[in-house]
Amino acid sequence: MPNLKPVFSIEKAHKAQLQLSKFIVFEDRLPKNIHFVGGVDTAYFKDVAISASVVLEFNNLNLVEAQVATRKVAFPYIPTLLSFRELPSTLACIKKLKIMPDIFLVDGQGIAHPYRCGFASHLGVVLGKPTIGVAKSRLTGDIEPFPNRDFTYLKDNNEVVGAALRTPTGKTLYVSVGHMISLETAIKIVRHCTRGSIPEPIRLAHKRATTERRKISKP
DNA sequence: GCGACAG
DNA sequence: ATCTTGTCGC
Repeated sequence: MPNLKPVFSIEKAHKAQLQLSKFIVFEDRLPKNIHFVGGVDTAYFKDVAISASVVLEFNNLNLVEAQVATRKVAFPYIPTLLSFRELPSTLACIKKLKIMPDIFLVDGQGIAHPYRCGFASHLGVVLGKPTIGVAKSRLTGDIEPFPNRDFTYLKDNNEVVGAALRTPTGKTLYVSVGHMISLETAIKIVRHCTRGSIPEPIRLAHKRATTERRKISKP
């Protein structure tokens, strides 16, 4: 058998992200009244990615549906290339949903990425659905001390790429545009969905993925 | 070359 | 992300 050359290089992947970033919509393209909010998260067991997608009613944040999907990971974790690792299993569990939410909250960056195409944006463009990036730590950009608000802009070389939002608990969340939404609306939605240290959609997706993980690890 | 670096 | 028990705090 001839040697199969790697189907990618970090450089090519970055160029692909640069191309993908051109399709990102920074304006609100979601229903005036949001009915359902979605959340996705991924857990791991060895070389298997276990993703979970959940749907909550926007008004009361009650869980109405949850799905899971697993895939062998074909990509290592490389900062800036997270989407290539989590996209397969994430897309799979989203396709199982009977109720398609109006928007998805994704754990990871949106455009707050070196090539303006983090996991949340990549997922949004592929789905053609609104997404918001909600990360627990920063990838790129800097913030200045919090002013008299609960958030401060995240800037990458003077360009606003997102915001650092302080939750009621005191935790800092990095919010950025994923796709089909404005930063202003994204901040409002994340605020609305956050009761503890993390938005409910992501917290529940994380919980569901973790539950599924132990089923696989401890039969 | 050095440091930073989502999950 | 994951490896891990009890423990300090709101």
